[in-house]
Amino acid sequence: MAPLPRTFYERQSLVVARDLLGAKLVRDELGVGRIVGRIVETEAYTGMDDLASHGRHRRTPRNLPMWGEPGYAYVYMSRGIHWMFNIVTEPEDFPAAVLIRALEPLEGLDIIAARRGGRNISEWTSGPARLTQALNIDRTFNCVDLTTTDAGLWIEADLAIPDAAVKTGPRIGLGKTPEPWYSIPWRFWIADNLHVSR
DNA sequence: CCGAGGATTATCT
DNA sequence: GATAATCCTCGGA
Repeated sequence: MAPLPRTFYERQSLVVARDLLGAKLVRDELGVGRIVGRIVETEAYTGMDDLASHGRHRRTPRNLPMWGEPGYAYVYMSRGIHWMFNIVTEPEDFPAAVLIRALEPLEGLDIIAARRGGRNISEWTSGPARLTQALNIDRTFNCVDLTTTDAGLWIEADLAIPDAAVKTGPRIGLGKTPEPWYSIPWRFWIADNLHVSR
């Protein structure tokens, strides 16, 4: 299966976030193996008006990938300890991205188990920082092209999730973000999936 | 079961 | 200098 093409990501963040549900995130790690997870939870961040998004600022060294071409990775550190994995969306010069919040482990379960040691399987990849630990994604993936397999990280279409199985709600962890951005339902997840974050 | 607080550093005002 | 698109542990019930 080929990686999803750039045209997939060059649409509104809200549409991309919803359509990524059910797709596979594939990590081909040299010397380690192949780790695959189904995307079960996402969040959309879009435009300078979105006061919860890093794109609310002008171009800065950190958010620069969000202003670039769609289909590239935007990886940044949160709280000094956690890596967050996003995919840049919408046309160039418009700051937007989709945060991948949770995966359902499909392949490489032994590798994930070793990295997420001792916990219940539902805690392996059910959170944005948990899945970057499981897949060993860090800042070296910032700005890599996800529409090729070159970087060892890409996304493939797989399950189509019907509207009836898609749930929406406010985004998580926004702190003091003002309304309406604090409560706007730009978080998407697959209903009743065990691997969605709390 | 639930809520509080600490870890730890890049980033922006 | 304050804050952050989080996770984990611990204490109390």
